[in-house]
Amino acid sequence: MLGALGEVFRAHGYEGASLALITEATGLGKGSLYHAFPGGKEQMAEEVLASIDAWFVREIYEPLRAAADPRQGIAEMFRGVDTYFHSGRRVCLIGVVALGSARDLFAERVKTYFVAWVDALAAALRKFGYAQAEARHLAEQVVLEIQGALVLARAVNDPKLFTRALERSQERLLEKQDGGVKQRRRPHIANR
Amino acid sequence: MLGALGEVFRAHGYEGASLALITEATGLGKGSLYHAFPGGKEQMAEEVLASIDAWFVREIYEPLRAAADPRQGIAEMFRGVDTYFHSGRRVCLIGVVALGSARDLFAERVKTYFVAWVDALAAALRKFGYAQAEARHLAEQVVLEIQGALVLARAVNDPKLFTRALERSQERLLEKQDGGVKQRRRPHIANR
DNA sequence: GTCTATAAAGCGATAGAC
DNA sequence: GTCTATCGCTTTATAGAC
Repeated sequence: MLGALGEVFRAHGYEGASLALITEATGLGKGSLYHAFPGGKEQMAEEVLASIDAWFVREIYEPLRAAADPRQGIAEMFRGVDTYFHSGRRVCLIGVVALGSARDLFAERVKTYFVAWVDALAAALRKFGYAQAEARHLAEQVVLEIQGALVLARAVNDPKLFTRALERSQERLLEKQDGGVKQRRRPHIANR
Repeated sequence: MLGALGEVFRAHGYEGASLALITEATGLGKGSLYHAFPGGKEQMAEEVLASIDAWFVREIYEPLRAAADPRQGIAEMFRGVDTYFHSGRRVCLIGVVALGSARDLFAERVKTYFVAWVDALAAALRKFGYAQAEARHLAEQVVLEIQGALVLARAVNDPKLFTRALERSQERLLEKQDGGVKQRRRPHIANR
């Protein structure tokens, strides 16, 4: 249900997703929709964004933090991201909203989605051996690359560009075996 | 004129930019607008996109190709980009369109904008000393980073994130002095 | 809960006076 | 070239039958 709604917003943006398109995609009449979402379209989008946010927290951010081996946790993040975005054929609704004019309506949700992502990844990178400041910059960099790859892949209509970007991003992150020596903050005791 | 139009599309997206908003921003009534753009809103957006494309070709891509010193040309590209995007406070209209539902209408323009950018940057990087394949990948990577940085900076409402990303991107590109030795294809004879 | 009918407003676009 | 008035149509949202 929220899934079908999300696909409509993804395909047409917040303003472009008319109730006519929504009824068509969900198979529900306006009456049913307004029964489920008294707040109308804005509430629909809000709940869709919330469910996406929750999905990422549950499936990506928390495993990333909980992973005993940060290297493996990060690898799983990239796998999860590749799956979620259908290897570059699916766009990021949060990113779409962030760029659109509906951004102000959902500013808080959009912000926390990205902040939580950067935080979780930075935590994993610290565990991997990077110093705090570098971990933050790298995490920011990776999230930004994913968003940019989605934009560019869609713009030139080449999903493989996304997959390639993910691979390069992951390689660059993990190329230091078990953390860079000079950036290392403290010995990491997991996986032993 | 096209500039004012562009800002409306940037702020509200293609579908969100109503003729009411456009008349307000341009100070022209609908009559005047349809006199100038018989094709209506679609033509307005098309001409705006074309003018942006032309601006980048003239101010960014061509100087990048023409620069005798590729290092300097690339540095000027980053400066131009930072200026154009108001140091992260201004969004990329082509990227906005690429993600939105109007993408199909302007698919050709959107694609050539990015392809031309990657091509021009890859040419400069080859001149700088990178091998062809690596130059292409790096160019793609840089353009993608710029788009991603715009998305993320806007999402978390922190323009400095954009500036930081540009700096890191440029540093990584130019860290090999006068081109990486092993990637070098042939001696470069410019600047002598 | 789901539907149809309908309201009120906004949309892109056109016509025609000036 | 710029304006106002207006046309159809679509929009979000509501009302009320079932």
